[in-house]
Amino acid sequence: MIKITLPDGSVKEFAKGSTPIAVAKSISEGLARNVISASFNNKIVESVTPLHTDGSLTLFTWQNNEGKKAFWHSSAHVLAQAIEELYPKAKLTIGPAIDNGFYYDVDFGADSISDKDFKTIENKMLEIARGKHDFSLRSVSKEDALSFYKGNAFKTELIENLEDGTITFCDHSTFTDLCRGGHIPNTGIIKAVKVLSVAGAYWRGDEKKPQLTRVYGISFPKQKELTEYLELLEEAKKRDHRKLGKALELFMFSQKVGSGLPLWLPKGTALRERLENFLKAAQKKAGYEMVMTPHIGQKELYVTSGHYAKYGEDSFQSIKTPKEDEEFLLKPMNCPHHCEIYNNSQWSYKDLPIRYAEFGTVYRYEQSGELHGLTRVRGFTQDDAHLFCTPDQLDEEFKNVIDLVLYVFSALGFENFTAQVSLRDPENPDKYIGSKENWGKAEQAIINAAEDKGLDYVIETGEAAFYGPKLDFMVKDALGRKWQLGTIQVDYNLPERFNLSYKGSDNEAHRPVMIHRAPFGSMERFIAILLEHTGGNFPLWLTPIQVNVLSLSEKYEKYGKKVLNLLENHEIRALVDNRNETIGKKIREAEMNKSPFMIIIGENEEKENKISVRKHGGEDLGMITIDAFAEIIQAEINKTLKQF
RNA sequence: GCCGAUGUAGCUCAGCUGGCUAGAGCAGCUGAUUUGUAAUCAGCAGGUCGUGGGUUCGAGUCCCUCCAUCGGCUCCA
Repeated sequence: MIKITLPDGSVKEFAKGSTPIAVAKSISEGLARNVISASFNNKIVESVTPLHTDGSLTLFTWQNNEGKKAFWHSSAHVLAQAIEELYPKAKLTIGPAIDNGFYYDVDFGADSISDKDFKTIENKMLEIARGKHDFSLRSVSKEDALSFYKGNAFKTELIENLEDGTITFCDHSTFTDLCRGGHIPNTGIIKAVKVLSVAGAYWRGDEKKPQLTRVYGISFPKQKELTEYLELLEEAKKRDHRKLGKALELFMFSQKVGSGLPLWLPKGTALRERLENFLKAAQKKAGYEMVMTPHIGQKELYVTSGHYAKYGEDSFQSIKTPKEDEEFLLKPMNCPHHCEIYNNSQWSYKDLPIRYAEFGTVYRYEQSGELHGLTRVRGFTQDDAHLFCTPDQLDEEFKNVIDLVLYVFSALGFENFTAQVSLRDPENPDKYIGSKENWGKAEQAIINAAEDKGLDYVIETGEAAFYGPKLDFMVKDALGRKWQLGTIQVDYNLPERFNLSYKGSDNEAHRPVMIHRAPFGSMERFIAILLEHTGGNFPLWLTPIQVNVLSLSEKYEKYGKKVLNLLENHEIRALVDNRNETIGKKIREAEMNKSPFMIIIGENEEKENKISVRKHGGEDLGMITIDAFAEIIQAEINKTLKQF
């Protein structure tokens, strides 16, 4: 018998081999139905063994993450069995649970699979699941493990890297997989499965290693949950910025202009300018000065900065001139240009910090497969700035930049961002330039600032830029993909390469430290993510058209013009819809265009010199005066837009 | 760049296993209607079926090339 501390605190004895569900049943019949897995002392297990004597039990239900992981990890095993049975020549590699579902990387050899095969795989998986096969973990020796996987170079490589004595296999039905464990009790709990997509994926994430076929899937304990999940995906797709951008006439792409080169339409341009002006105002208060630099620079400039050697000629767009040995590159980043501006004057420590800001458009030749709507393009505008300061000023400057980024995010309603401290990868020192000492200083400065500002941050090693560590502000898109928006980077390297200096109080020349920063990241990506977060319902201060004035019939054209004039006097952006259409149709169109406010004018309004106001979504504010309406608008704007 | 999928009217889509003049809704144009909170009615016009080649008596449909887009991988200054 084994003593177990139950989640309610009571201690009970159970027979060896009892399943978590049996244990749960002893607490409550109702609870047991929700249990899909359990852990003892934080280790997920399939059944109670003597190891768990006096252990405390945590029950995993579908509602918590550990439960989902166990469920999807187990589903990956079922997927692997289905693939093995349907494609006997396929070699299995790895198959973990992910945030939404699971995948298995398979080497199909000469075979290939496509979405036409999904149904067959799903049916096979369900057939296996219905067998209610128990998952059970067993230890195997390294020798036995290697002989089991003879002919499978991938599994062999994995096993070679494991210590003898720590290797476990997981069995269910006739299927066995190399596995660390963490499963649901049996396959029968899996009631609904969907194979979502296939993709190429390199073995161990290395482009030079063989490419495998990654099969993505998701599964649920109930069919209804699968249906709901798929509906949720459909809903998310409606918020896709590419779709909304087209519908709201913000931007477009043209095959003739070229891929990855967005064209901004009038409404999108107006929105973008408003964003730029918003940031310019805040930056002015924070002591920034605007500069402008050309769209090209001599190749030598980027050789000096180190970017050319780092990224290679394929990443740049070159411009040849009639002069034989002259070559320009389309500007891939603004920093070298700003360094040259800094070098134009001589500086005293009393002048620093110097802060140069520019909405600088840059061009990078991204690989074709990496292009993605507005979030990954070949020509984009950074809300860039470079701060040159003394080493003593670094901490404070860095913190000030954090304040600016947080201000920008709050004015635009981004609450669900993650701060990510990106440090160098200690195992690959060759990837970075600059001295070890400076890297250490820079990394510490970033962590200090993040701590000081009370940011909830995560540390990612190996994610730093090649010239310095950074603090990135990551936001997810509609489908849960993470994108970097704001970024703040410390750089000791460029000041060195461009020989930047200032005169210190000791009358000696000193090297300034440089901060690169972009609160939006890029205008393109920021607007894309903002579109997906708001579903096109932008904050009122930002939205292109704040009010649509809808006339009941063409008879009210004159009054419509008068209303429009008064609104414009209040600096409200409005337009009049005076077409010969029904009011129902005009409202419908304004709703679909995400108009925040609709004003309806007809006989009654004209007589009383008032307007009827309808909010986006249907709320009726009744008949009011234009002055009263202007106050409502202003109050709404003040809710999100604060002064920096 | 790699793996898989897709490309038909301005937009969203139909067109089954190759077979008469390629369809629909919305948008557009013309006319009627002059409207009270999410689509008024009627008529008209609009397409070298992404590009180039091939197979076939015949290709939107089958095969190949290229281009673009989508989902991933790699990359992301």
